[in-house]
Amino acid sequence: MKLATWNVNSVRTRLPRLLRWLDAWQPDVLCLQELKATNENFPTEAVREAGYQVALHGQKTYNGVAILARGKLEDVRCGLQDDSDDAQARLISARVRGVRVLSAYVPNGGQVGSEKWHYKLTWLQRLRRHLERGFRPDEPLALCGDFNVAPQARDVCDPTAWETTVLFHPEARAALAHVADWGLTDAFRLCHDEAGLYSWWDYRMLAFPKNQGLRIDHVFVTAPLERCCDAAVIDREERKGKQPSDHAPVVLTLNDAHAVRPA
DNA sequence: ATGGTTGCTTAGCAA
Repeated sequence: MKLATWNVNSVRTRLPRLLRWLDAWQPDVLCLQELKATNENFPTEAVREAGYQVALHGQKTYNGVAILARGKLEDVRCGLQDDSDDAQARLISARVRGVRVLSAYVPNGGQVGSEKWHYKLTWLQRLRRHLERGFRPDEPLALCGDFNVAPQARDVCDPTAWETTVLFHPEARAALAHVADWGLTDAFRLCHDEAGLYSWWDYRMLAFPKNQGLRIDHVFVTAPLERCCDAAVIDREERKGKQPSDHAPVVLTLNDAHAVRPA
């Protein structure tokens, strides 16, 4: 099974690229973030014609997440499903081919110390609670998305400069690590050790041609899936050309060993 | 300490 995640930064602007990318990569599942579209505005017909079912949690102007799949999306759940009255559409999950898939758009956090920063840290804490209440670390589960946090120094072009910002601040890294401590592994790091592999580059300052990026888009997997990770790649070609998203897709290839039950 | 760019919505916000 080929499982991918991509912050498209407006699904309507990116639709031609999205359709080309689906055709070229043929993923079984694609998690999308930053739709910047309501469910009504989402190009559902075009995506269906490309052969994908859609689970949607849209919002006007900002945020919005989705899961596209070749095959049935079951038990769809929207939001963090806790007590807080949160209008921001940042999480959706569904079961696909026996795998629980979550598409998450973690808050950026604005400036360290700001109200948005505290919302980001709280949101990650709430995500951990959501995992604890809704799922089990021994089930096949993939938590995918734009986490707006680079886990380690090797995931950042200039760690010293970035550690004072929301994307690589020690507190943000600790909050993400606490989510992973529930029972998740960074699937990309099962396949690659080297530094300098990024998934996001600022639109400004020629960040992409200079490869001044960060690896903030991730696929986290539970133990049953960790055993069957065959490959992980960042499609940095997708960041090139006219009207790219500022994020590149991340693609994980899984064999179906998790589906094999002992006799 | 700003600025640089993109997208949504229409001058300002969010990233």
